[in-house]
Amino acid sequence: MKRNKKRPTMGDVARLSGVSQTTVSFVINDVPNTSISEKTRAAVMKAVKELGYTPNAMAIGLRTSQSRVLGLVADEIAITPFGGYIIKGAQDAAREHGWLLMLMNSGKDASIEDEEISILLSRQVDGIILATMRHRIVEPPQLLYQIPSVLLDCRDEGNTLPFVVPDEFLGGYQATELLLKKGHRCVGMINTTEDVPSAKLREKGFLQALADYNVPDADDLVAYGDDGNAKTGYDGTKTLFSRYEDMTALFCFNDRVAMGAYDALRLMQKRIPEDVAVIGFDNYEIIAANLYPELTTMHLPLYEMGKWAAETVLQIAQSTGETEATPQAMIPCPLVMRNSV
Amino acid sequence: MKRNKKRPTMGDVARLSGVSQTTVSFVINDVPNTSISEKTRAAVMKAVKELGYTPNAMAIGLRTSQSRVLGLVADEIAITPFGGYIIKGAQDAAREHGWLLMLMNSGKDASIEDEEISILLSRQVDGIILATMRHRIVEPPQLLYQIPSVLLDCRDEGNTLPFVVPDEFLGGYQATELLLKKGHRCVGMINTTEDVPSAKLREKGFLQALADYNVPDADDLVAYGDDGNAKTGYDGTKTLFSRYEDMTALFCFNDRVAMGAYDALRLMQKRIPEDVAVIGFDNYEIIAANLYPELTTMHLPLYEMGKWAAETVLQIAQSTGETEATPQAMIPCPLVMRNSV
DNA sequence: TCTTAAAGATAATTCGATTTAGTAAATCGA
DNA sequence: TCGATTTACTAAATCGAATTATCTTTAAGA
Repeated sequence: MKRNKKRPTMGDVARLSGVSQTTVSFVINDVPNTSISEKTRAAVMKAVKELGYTPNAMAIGLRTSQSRVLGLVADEIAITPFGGYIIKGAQDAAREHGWLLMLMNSGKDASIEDEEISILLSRQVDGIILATMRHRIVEPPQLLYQIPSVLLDCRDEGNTLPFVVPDEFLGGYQATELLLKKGHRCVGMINTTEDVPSAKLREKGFLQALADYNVPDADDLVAYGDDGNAKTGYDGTKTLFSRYEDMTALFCFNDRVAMGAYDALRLMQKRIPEDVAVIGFDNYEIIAANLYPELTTMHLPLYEMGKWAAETVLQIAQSTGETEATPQAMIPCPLVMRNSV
Repeated sequence: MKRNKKRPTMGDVARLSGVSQTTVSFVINDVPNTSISEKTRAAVMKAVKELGYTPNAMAIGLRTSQSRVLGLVADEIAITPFGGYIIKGAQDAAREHGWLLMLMNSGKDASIEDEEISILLSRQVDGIILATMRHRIVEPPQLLYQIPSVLLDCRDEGNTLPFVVPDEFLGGYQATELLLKKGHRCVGMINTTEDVPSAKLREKGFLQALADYNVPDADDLVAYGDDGNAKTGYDGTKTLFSRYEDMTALFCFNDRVAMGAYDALRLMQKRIPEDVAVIGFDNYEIIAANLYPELTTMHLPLYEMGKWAAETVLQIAQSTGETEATPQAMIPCPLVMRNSV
């Protein structure tokens, strides 16, 4: 392990190029309203290159009191399959503007969350994104109000903080609409009974679509399980077909549920999509692309939400103005066509 | 958006408690070899609480030239399902020691990687973890040698840098051994032809186990596809059964391959596990736990690797000693028993 | 030729901590 | 009682940059 010998400072550059430290700073930062001759400028740049000088972010941060770091506080997001897309989205946006991302995983313990936010605060992060996995209503820690912040995949009761969530209703609507447009008239939905906005809203979208297309509204077109796993899909499919044996299309709460539906349909000797069309939600590639036939589904725009969140915090952080409206966004869930419809 | 009014500094605390700034520092950091009376100590703490003082990490960083931040540079890790576990592991370890994690996603562009590392360097990170998804041999950027660093899920040709990888060979061996111990004698493997250590080593483990258990070594017990997806599993299963129609157990390169194998077996009217046992690799819960029957598989210890990596960088960073041996680890892949064997 | 402005560069201060080198008062040993 | 310790605390330097206030020099204008 080579120990790192002290990195060169601005002073070193100044010495080598025979100018003052101030001048070096002016050159490096292209400070407006200063005039530096081409010759000095070149000399400084040469010295910079020669020494391999890079600025010390700590010193800059101390002086300017901004860190160019964004904090991302997440409940279990990171370990959720594809939750990483949120991180990636936020990070890409941050990077584009010259910012970095600092990560914190709180689990779901509120006191840890508070602690983590205050750690980030003491690190002088310029903004915070609070992300949850599974769309829900949260009571945001007070600390968040001290600093530009955005909620991701969740919102607070009064919408006092900017937030970004997927448009679950529209997604549910469009998924159903696709089935209806393909001519299906007896379409069922398999949902979870968990109390989460995604379940409620996707179902609402489903029902609305049925209504708009004049499908005789039968409440028992929805079957429920108590979570969003394969078993729910398996059981739900059986339930629905016991109610309507001529059902020809299924809208599944998510891709895992669809996975269970596949199993049940196969057992019932129904072919997908010839006998029964199936559409999922979330676009968990690892499932959707590996099922046979590949699953048509609605894409959960995690990357896009991450990106929006980061961009928005940065915007707030950089705006000098005080009281702009709190931005909020619902990102649509685009259809991903594969072979199950 | 409330703008954050300046946060209190150590000086403010000193003023309020009527002592010098030095004393405040001593109290807060519990500096050894200093004597502070209980009274002053209490007064300082009171002022700290009253003002809600938290130290400015930038200032500390500048003064001590350590940031208490670890950098994690990953290729596509974050957006890989469960890649998040690596992040979580590293972060948990870092947190335990009072460190934070800074994230960078390079994609696989080497020049970006270099750039990101130097960004991290200029941020004075105390160590860097370079992580790849999919175990492979890398040529680590020179910059890494300037600072404590660890490779994760990859290694360099000469093993000059510390690294941590899963023990693929052992995993392959143990998976196969399980099948053999259950009495299976005609067991096949479905592998990918991609040139990655995981494929090579898992197969090696498979063959070694067969040899150790005196199963007549038939090279054509392995079927290949050109990637690690379901289709490979589907085709591979058909191939293997066309060679040996009495095959009773399958070791799949990974869980996605197993997913395809399930489909093929179902089509061939074989029951799992009664007629054919199936074991996967990776333990992608979202697949493994949602297949029917649930898939028995080898767990890819991502979390553990992340943790080991972070702990090791920190250890290196904190050791004053120069030339310790470069640590390296192969983490075993524990068996996760479900219902497919 | 003298004044003035612009160009080119710099000295000194600052950000908020840590840390070294002290000082003053209290305590101790003989 | 006097010098030596110990206790309790502080002043000032420092880390590496940004930034403000100044200072020269040179060129232009009258």
